[in-house]
Order: sequence, then structure tokens, then C-alpha cells
Amino acid sequence: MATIGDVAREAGVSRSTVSSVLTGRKAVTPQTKVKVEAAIKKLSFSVNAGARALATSRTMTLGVVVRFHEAEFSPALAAYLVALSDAARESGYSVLLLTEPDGTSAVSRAIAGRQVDGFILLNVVEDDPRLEPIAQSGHPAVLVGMPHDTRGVDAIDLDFAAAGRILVDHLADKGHREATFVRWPEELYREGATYAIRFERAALQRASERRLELVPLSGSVAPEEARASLRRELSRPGSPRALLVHNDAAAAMLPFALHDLGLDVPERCSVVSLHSAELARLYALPFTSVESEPVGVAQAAVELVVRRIASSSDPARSVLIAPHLVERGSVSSVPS
Amino acid sequence: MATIGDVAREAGVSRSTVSSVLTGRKAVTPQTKVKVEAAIKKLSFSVNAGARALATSRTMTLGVVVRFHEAEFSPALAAYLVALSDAARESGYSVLLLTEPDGTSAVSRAIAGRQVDGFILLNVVEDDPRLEPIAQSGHPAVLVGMPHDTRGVDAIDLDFAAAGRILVDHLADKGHREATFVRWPEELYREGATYAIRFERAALQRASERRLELVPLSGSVAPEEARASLRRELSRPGSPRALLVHNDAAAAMLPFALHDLGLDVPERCSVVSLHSAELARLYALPFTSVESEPVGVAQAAVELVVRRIASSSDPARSVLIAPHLVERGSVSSVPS
DNA sequence: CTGAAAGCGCTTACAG
DNA sequence: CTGAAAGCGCTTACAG
Repeated sequence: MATIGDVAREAGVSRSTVSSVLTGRKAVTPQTKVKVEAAIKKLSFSVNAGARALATSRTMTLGVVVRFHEAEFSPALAAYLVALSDAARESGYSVLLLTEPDGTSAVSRAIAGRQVDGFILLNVVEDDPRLEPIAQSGHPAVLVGMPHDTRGVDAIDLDFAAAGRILVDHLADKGHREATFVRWPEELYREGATYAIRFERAALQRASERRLELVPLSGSVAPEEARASLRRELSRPGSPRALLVHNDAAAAMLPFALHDLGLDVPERCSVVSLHSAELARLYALPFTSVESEPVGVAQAAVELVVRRIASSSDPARSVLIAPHLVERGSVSSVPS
Repeated sequence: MATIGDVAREAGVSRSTVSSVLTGRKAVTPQTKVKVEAAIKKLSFSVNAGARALATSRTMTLGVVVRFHEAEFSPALAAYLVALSDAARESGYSVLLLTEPDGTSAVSRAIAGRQVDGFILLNVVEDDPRLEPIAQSGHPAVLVGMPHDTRGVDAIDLDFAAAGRILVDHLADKGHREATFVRWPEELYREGATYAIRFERAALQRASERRLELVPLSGSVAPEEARASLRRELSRPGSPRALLVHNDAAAAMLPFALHDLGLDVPERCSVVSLHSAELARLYALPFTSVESEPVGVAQAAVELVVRRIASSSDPARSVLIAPHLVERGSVSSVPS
């Protein structure tokens, strides 16, 4: 493989001059620029990313820190990873995948080895331990997820609170007065899954404002259990004729449960749901819903961390992506 | 951050000596080794991966080339990515995610920038264009997928042919004489999806040997369509009472379709299926099946490419992972 | 505008 | 066993 020296020789200039046209940071005469570019093409030269990184202290690589959680590991992850990598590339960055079960040590090692310029932390929870090495080293990073205390780190997420309000409003607007709130498993809230907590709080508050009674049902993330539990609830005498679902497993199994009981949507049962876009696609979920926005979130996340790398002194930002309702006619109008 | 020079000064030795204890490639007196290690710990020194890469021409990074295909993009991808990254780390490698839609240029750019020591090509098809820059540059690589012509590159995959035979045998052993073969969409075979082709060929051949008549049904990958098409087929008068499924969308929707028609499994309809492990988990698929082996495949893939990096002259290997049947009682015995 | 020199943080022959 | 020197392939002040 050709080096910058080969190009310099071929073009009859110095290595610094070649470097100048490469980086574009220094003025170069049009003539010499042409010569250099010809040499580059002739030798099909390409700059050695590692060498450049050593010289500039910039790896042009982002570390994406995956937090694997059995209860959440969903089809959504791949969509985020691909979207992040695509967005990073657009900005000239590569993506290093960090999947170590101990996310803290994954971050620490990447910092120690100076492998990345910044981090994208996926699936951030309250008091996420991965924040520790980040906050300590002051390394550029962005959280995907919105904990109460971001510790001065940029953060981004879908606006789950707004999503909760939108879905509650939709039920209330159609005249519903009560609904079963199908939640994630209790442990997920305890573990601080920020999206679950934010959604729940906003939904409950808005529901009380709109006089919609929400009956909580803690769901499972095991498909079979989710299905059984939905079936139990739906066949319970006096159970609400509407469902507000925030639980991917339940959303996926709900069509089965409804089927089991012969409940037509929306005639006999109304449904609104918040779930991952990928889930909706895979299962062809027929519910009026708010869906995750992997591409929008990924692009904004990359933007934030790239900006942070450029200027570490900017004040930290917390960005919420506005959710939007996908109307699929799964809510009936209740005559008042 | 401390450098090797800082450590050398702290320990009162030369940088070469520090390097020797770091790499372990040269003998060092126990005493000096202790001194150096103390200094390393005191300064919490860690070697700069980029600098080492420049000096050794080894990046210790693997490029994972994702081929995004609308029809196949499934929950399976994340499982492979995580498993690959985990396996790589075990071997001391990091993983760079390459998601460029044009996989060829992704590979070329990673080679040009000398960003990786080797590649793992996911979801390889017949005449995969990504093979071109690999074959040309002689870069270490492993194909996940088994094209006819691997062009001298190592390859690994689940043994889809064996899987086809296992499933056909299972039906035949239970006395079935005919079954609907739910296939992938036609285009997938045309595009050279090697797993689809290998499965089909072996299943057809074994079926003819076992006198099991297979009635092909080309499935869709759109869930709604898959469901409708299954319903049509199952309600067609005289349609077989057994299904051999190789199509993730169809496998996912099959429980719905069976439900729609009130067909109990295995009493009124027998089912065997080959699908991704992740799909089975997400949908709690209740079918006797052969499932993909993301962890096994990923580990073997990393092993192969790491071996190849170490010794480029070894003859190329094609490794098939033996599939195994997960019995879930979805096949009835037919009295002969 | 161009180039010689130094430096980024390592490793690796090569002497001693 | 240890160290001085050269080198990996770049970039970046600094002179000119």
C-alpha cells in the first residue's frame, strides 16, 4: 500500500505538501494540488486511518455501548445499530461495537486504549453505571435514554412522556372513561428504565386530568405469559373495554389474546400502544400507536456527540424527539 | 494519559524494556518486571491501541459487514452482532460495524484506511459482490453463508441442508405422506440466498427419497400477506395436513393463521419449521423446529478469521454447524 | 505557497 | 537481560 511518502515522490513535492492537500487545512497552489491528486490516484493512495489518528489524537471512531437486558432485548436493537452506524458514517465516523456485559469496563477499556473519540450509550437507565467512567474522564458521550441526572452529559430519547399523553388523549377524545394500562414487568421500573418510567408518569397524570381511569396490569416479557395474562385480564368480568399498552411482548401477543377470546378490534375492544417500530413491522401490529424512531434518534445522537467532540465546553443538551401517532383505527368511539 | 515513556521513567528503565513486559515477547528479569508493573499500575497506564497498531501493522479490529436486505432484516441480526462482538473480544479483537448499503465500498474503504485486520461478511449470497475486494486484496475474511464458490475464502454457516433433511425425516418418520412446503419469496432464491437454496434442495431430495410429497407455497415476508396466504392454503380443500416451513414471516404468522381457521396443532395440522432462534423466543413459537445458532456460528466465524489472520497460507475451510431438532410436539403420528 | 524537522506512542531488530 | 535507535504513516508548527 502506498504511503504519503510514495505520493510525495511521485508528485515531486514534500510529504507536508501532500498532507496539506489531504487535510485541506493549508492553502496549496492549484498546480501542485493537481499534481498531488494525480499521484494519489495513480498510486490509489488512501490515508492510513491509524497513523492519522496517532498524529491528530482523533480516532474518528465512536463507541456504541450496548446494554444487553434480557427483558428488553428486542428486534429494535439492530435497527438502532444500523441507523447509528449509517449516521456516523455520514459524519465521517466509524462505529466500534462495545457489547461487554459489564458496560463500565467496556467504556473504561475503550478510553484507556484511546480507541474512540466519543461514546453513544444505548438504553440508559437511572443511575447507569456506565456514566461513571464517562463523567470522570470527561469523554464526549451521548445518552440514549433520559435519566433524571444526566451528570452533565448530552442525552437524547423519544419523548415518552409526550407519547403517554398522546395515547391517553386519543382514548379520552374518543370518549373512553377507563382502560387497562398494560405495563412492563415491575422489575423494569425498579431497574430505572427511563422510558418506562417517563411514559407511566405522564400517562397517569394526563389520565387523571382527562378523567380516564387507568387499571394497571403488570405484563411479562415472556410471550406465553404475556398472552395468558392478557387473556385473563380481558376475560375478567367488568374489565375495561380499552387497552393502553406499553410493553413490546404484550403488544406482540395481544392479537393472539384478542383472537383467543374472539374480541374484535375496535368493536369489542379498543387498543392504543407504544412499541418499537421494528416490532410493528415484524408483527404487522394493527393498533393505533406511537412507534419508536430509531433513525431519528440515531441521527440526533450522532449529531450531539460529534458536536460535543468538536467543542467540549458547550452546555449539555437534553433532546426529546417528538412522537407522532400512527392512526390505525383500533379505537372505537364511545357515545357519551 | 500516561505513555510508555512515563512508565519507563517511573520504573527507571528504558521504553524498550517497558514494551517488552507489555508484549511479553522478550525475556525480562523478574525484578525489573515487578518494577515496571508497579509503575504501570501507579500511572494506570494502558497501551494506546492506535500507536500499537501503527507499529505492528495489526489493528486488532475485525470489520463486520452487514448486508441489509429488506426481506430478511429480522430480529436475528442483533443476536449475531452481539455474539460476534463478544467472541471477538474473547480473542482480543474489537469489532467495527460496517453498514454501508454498498457493501463492496464498505470493504474497500476499510481496507484502504487499514482499519481492520479481517472481515466477517454477514448474510453472504451467491456471487456476493463483497467478495470481490476481499478476494483481490487477499484480506483475511470469513463468509457467514455458504455460496457455491467461496473463492478461496473461509466460510461458515448452519448446515441448512442437514436441517432440511432432519425436518423432512421427522415428518416422514411420523407417517406423513404429504406436506405443504412454505418457502421464502421467490426473489430470495433468485438473489442467491444460500441458506434458502441449500435447505430447499436437500429437503426436496430427501422428501423424494422418503416418499413425502412436498407442495411448494411461496411465502411473503410481509406479515399480513404471509398470514393471508397461509390461511388460503390451509383452507384449500385437499391441502396437506402438514407444513414444512422455511420462512420467518410465515413461521411468525402461522399461529395466527391456524387460529383463524381453528386448526389445532398437531391434531388437525402438523408443523415443522426452520427459523431464527430469536424469532422463536420473541413469538414463543410452539413448533418442532431447527433453530439458527447465532452464538455457535459467531464463535466459529471469529475463530476462522483469527486463524486466517495468523496464517494466511492455510487452506481455506468451509465449516458447517450441525443443526439439531427442538422437539415441541407439533407433529402428529399418522397411522399407516 | 512549500519543505525540513519534530512529534504522535508504540515495537522491533540490533548492539552491548 | 537492557537500552539506543530507527521506524510505523501521518500532521503540524515553524522557517523560508
